[in-house]
Amino acid sequence: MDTFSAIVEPKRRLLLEAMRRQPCTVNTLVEIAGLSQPAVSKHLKILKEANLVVVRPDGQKRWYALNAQPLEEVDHFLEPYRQFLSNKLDRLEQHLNEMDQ
Amino acid sequence: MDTFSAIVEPKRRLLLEAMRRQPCTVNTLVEIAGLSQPAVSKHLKILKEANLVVVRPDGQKRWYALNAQPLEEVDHFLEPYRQFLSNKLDRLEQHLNEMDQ
DNA sequence: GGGATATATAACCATATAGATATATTTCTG
DNA sequence: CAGAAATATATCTATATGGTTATATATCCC
Repeated sequence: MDTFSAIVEPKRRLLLEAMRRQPCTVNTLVEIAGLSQPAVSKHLKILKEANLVVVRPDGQKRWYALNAQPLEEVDHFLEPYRQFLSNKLDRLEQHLNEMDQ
Repeated sequence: MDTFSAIVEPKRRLLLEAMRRQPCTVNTLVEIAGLSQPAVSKHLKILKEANLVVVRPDGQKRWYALNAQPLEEVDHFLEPYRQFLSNKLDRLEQHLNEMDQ
């Protein structure tokens, strides 16, 4: 599963958002997502295959934690489009580009 | 069609990449994508619904041009994850955040 | 050991998606 | 006006996706 496919699903983005704050167990994420436990486990499997989460077993619990590194791929995709955007980061980068010249 | 769904499809990212350089006609994009013409028209329809392209009719031709603005949504999604990344932009932003304090 | 708890997997279903081919529509050109 | 060219739409098909319920597996606790 590639990064783009992994983050296109709104519930998975929600799960990532939750784990951004702190590692979570499956049951916690079930409550947050409002889905059945198997559905959440399925999403987590996809996130794990995309390397967006890492798991630490702890007895019968599993702590799922964010690994944001693959999101760099998305960031790199956006890169060449930033010149068409007008947000803060874009202006920052433009400034940097000007400095580079 | 939301922005994420629009850009998850690799062929659509390829089409966006082509239009990033210059507006293109459908036939040109057919050659670039290596798909049937109806398939490309379908992708373009999706990109148009996502507001990622704009069309300018020109006789029997249609010039499709990039509109990168909706990509800001993706950029905003990435925003809170940047602190977990380690690329150039991230360091830039951290620098900015430090300045803000 | 045995029941409760936490999670994963299997099986199934409905819907969405991406592609193809066939055809319609519009515009150009001789 | 007639045929060619450019694009859009209709229809169909195969596969992927996201959800469910049922069940398996592993661990905790009395």
